[in-house]
Amino acid sequence: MKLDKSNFSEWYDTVLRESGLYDYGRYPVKGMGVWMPFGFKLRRLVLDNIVRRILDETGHEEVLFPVLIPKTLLEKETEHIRGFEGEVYWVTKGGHEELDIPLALRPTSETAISYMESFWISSYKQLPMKLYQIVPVYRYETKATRPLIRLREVSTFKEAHTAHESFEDADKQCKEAIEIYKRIYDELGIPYMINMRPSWDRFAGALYTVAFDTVMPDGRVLQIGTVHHLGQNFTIPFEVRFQRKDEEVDYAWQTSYGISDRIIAALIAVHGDDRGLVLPPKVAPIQVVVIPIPQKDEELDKKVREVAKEITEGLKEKGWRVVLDDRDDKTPGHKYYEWELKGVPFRIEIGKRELEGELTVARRDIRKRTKVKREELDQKLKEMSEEFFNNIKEKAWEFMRSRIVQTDDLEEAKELVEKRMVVEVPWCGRKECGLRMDEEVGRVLGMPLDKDAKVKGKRCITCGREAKVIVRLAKTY
RNA sequence: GGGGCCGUCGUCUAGCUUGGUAGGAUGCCAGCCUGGGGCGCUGGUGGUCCCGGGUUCAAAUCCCGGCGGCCCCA
Repeated sequence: MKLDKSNFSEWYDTVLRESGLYDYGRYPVKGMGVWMPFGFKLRRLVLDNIVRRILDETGHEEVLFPVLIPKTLLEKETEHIRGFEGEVYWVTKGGHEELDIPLALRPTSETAISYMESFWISSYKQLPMKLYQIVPVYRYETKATRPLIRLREVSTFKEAHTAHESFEDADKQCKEAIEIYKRIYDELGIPYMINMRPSWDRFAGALYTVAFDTVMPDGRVLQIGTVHHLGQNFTIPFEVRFQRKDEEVDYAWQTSYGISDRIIAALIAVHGDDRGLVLPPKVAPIQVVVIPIPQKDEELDKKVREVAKEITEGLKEKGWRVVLDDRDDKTPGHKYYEWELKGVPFRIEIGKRELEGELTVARRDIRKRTKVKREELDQKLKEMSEEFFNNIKEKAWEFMRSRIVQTDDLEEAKELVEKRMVVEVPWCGRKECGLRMDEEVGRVLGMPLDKDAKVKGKRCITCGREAKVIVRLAKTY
């Protein structure tokens, strides 16, 4: 099997399946795939070790809402339903009977949650209320679907929903959400831009939307997280009212923020190489593989296997996720390729040489071997895990930075977007010009929040008026 | 939303133009042989030729419809 990451589309599809992560394109429903055992483990480690841990640490509580939402609820907030109506799956029958009220497979849960919050919230003392759930959501995508990137069944949707006493509190919550997402993506070594989406590209029903975007190996931008200030847009129609300390009754202020399967898509895409996956040790389902090198001499061979087993058990006791590959119908070289495809960070080779001297540990990211004393193995692996992670993280950030460029010229901007670069250009801030850029140059990602976006003395690239801010443009998924 | 390409054992693919026995590689299984980067040999396994309909004595091949995948443009 040959892998070539420069042909990203093919690389991505092949790696997903061949590494045993996700089987896509064979299940007979468009836009729906199957998490295989190895992929499920990775997904669970990312969710449990990173996403859930950080949300729990920051005072969020996990809940679980039904997948079905009655039409009447979904339609309560008019702007919201307008944004989604074209892509909702409807359950209209139960057995042979037509349902009185059609039930939607949730495309997102703002309406369901607001409905219940109207019962739960009555006093400022209950606020803020910070809930989240990790559930599948359904969207009848009309564009081409792609595994983990554009699905009709988004199998993993982490959606947080918070309610607050005031606009300012909700605003502060959005800032917290941004910090949380920084932590999550930093822990995975996934680089990101933070962009304030333009008014015409907000979440349906939001006052503003902030997005996390990353750059995929082919230069296209992938949105990997969003944060919305919902104002009172849902609490008014759903009558989520509470009494303030000053005894006035007000509608609560909400935010919502989500991360989907794309977190895994990005993880795979930004770190992988021509041999397959490269997984950060923290989330790798298998962190270490031990491979005994068979020996002609029977006595020696037995000894090698014994030591391999001891090393494996020793690491297990120390808490490492480790596998002993003692299959004897495969040659060591064959095994190397297999485990490299699966992104196992460390490989310990144990043969004749290791019986006398030090152990051989191979690192997946740089594909180099080092010698490690047996008694120092646990400690060294810890150190190497850190170096490993820092290395792949830095490489990923370097790549993303190299794809972001600036220009003040419309034609040049077009060319750069055509070359799959993210282009930063001065903008007057008027919607008219923004839409024109959207149409003629590239998708408007919005105003950068990860750097100073104010500009002075520059002209808008479309109309020539004085520019107010920088906006980012790119090809997107 | 518009345009294009494609669908054949698990995977990659030949065959389709000109209708007539579905062939290879890889994988998988068994045995032998090997073993520090995909070893080799022998044998075996595996195909509703995406689905439905039509034309025909005969369809993987031609025609129509559908489903699914990929690419480009908006």
